[in-house]
Amino acid sequence: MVTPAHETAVATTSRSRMTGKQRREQLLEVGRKLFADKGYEATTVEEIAAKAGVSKPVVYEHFGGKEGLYAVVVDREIRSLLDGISGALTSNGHARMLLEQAALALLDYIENSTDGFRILVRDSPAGQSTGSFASLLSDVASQVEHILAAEFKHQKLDPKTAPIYAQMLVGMVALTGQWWVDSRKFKKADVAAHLVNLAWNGLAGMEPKPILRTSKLRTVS
Amino acid sequence: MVTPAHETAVATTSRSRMTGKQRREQLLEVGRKLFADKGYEATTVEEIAAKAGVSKPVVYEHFGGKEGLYAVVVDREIRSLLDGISGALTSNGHARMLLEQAALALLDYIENSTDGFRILVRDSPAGQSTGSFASLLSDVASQVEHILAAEFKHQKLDPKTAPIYAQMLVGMVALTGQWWVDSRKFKKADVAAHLVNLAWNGLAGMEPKPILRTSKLRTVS
DNA sequence: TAGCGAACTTACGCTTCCGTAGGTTACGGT
DNA sequence: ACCGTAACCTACGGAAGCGTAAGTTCGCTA
Repeated sequence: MVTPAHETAVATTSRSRMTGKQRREQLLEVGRKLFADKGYEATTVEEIAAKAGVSKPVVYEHFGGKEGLYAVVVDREIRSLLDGISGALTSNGHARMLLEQAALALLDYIENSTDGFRILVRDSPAGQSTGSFASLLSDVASQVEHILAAEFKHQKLDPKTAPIYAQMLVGMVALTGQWWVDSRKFKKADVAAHLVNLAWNGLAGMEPKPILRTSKLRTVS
Repeated sequence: MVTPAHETAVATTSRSRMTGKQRREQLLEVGRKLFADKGYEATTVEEIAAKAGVSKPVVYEHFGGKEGLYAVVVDREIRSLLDGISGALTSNGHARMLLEQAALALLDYIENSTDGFRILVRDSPAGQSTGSFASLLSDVASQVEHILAAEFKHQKLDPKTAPIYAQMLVGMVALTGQWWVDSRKFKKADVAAHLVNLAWNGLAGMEPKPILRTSKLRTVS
């Protein structure tokens, strides 16, 4: 399903014995898929094992339990997504470009790792308020906040309000992404262009046909 | 355990027998609180019963089980929130006013029914993709979409892009609300004003000190 | 070709929690 | 003062699922 890379050969099919590392990766893939489809609680260890063609103790051998596996899956996803977005936000250029880049980074991630995104959006095991995605968003928001604060000073706006606007921007982008996961009726570049259009010009000053300023030099990670 | 209060008269405290309706309402309150704090799965029927000062079968008597109770709780919350927002969106006035009203409606709801909001934001029992909140948002988005489509025609913008912008606006408002639940460092009216400011003027044309146009005639339900 | 370690299995204990069967207590009507 | 009914209880059956103990097979290396 994911990773059409390598030939099919690996993972999903392979009967009989694997090396430890292979099995580990395979379990991570299987687990990610299941967690994405059914959520953490509803996914059973046995199910993961079965789908990987092994028996339960193998999972315990590698990850110590369900939470262990989940933790690794989530960690990888967060890293991957955060890398993309932070990369976009810390590059040089006009704020508008950064926004554009960051939006594209999210949409890229969603496109390439839909399952991962679904997991992040769902809830975490212990129901801790640090719900992975929420904390990731506030992390991103914090970066955006600094950028905005600097920008605001140039424009005679109150830098103390930066956190609010940061949240709004992040929320706008994030929930648009979440919506785009399901209804893929629009092209990625168009979504990003409209995103920037609204954020930059507002409803009062929208451009009729917004386009991206960036050449597509994505393809990170 | 909970509520050493007596004076509140209704529900939460009362020892000994209640009438069916009272107990039902009390169980709904207790359940809502627990679901909000711990999520659906992590909340046990026995816990609900205990906190209400009764034993398990009482819950089954009234709601048929955990899902039944949860369904009623969620249904009430959705109704309540949707009423507020739809009311705001279907009133007459400039689009900008509608946005302002709708944002305020959400923030009001969050303020008055924080627990309910937390429940809606969390996941649902069966993990169905119709995750209550998601479907509520797409419901709201659809209303916004119509308003925008009409507006776009007046401004020579493509009405076909209305769904995207609807989603963005909804996402912006919703996630800002979600953030505001936790960090209440800003006043409700300010958040709403900034929300409108960004949505309407965009980052390029922001007003330094945005204020609300609406007299506060909220206080619904 | 013996042996040794990594990969993997079967089988089970144990906890948690849902849901129900069947009995008990209080309160209002007559 | 009786009795019926609505409110409530104790106590259990049973399923689901996590995690582990102890044993087995495969494949590589000497």
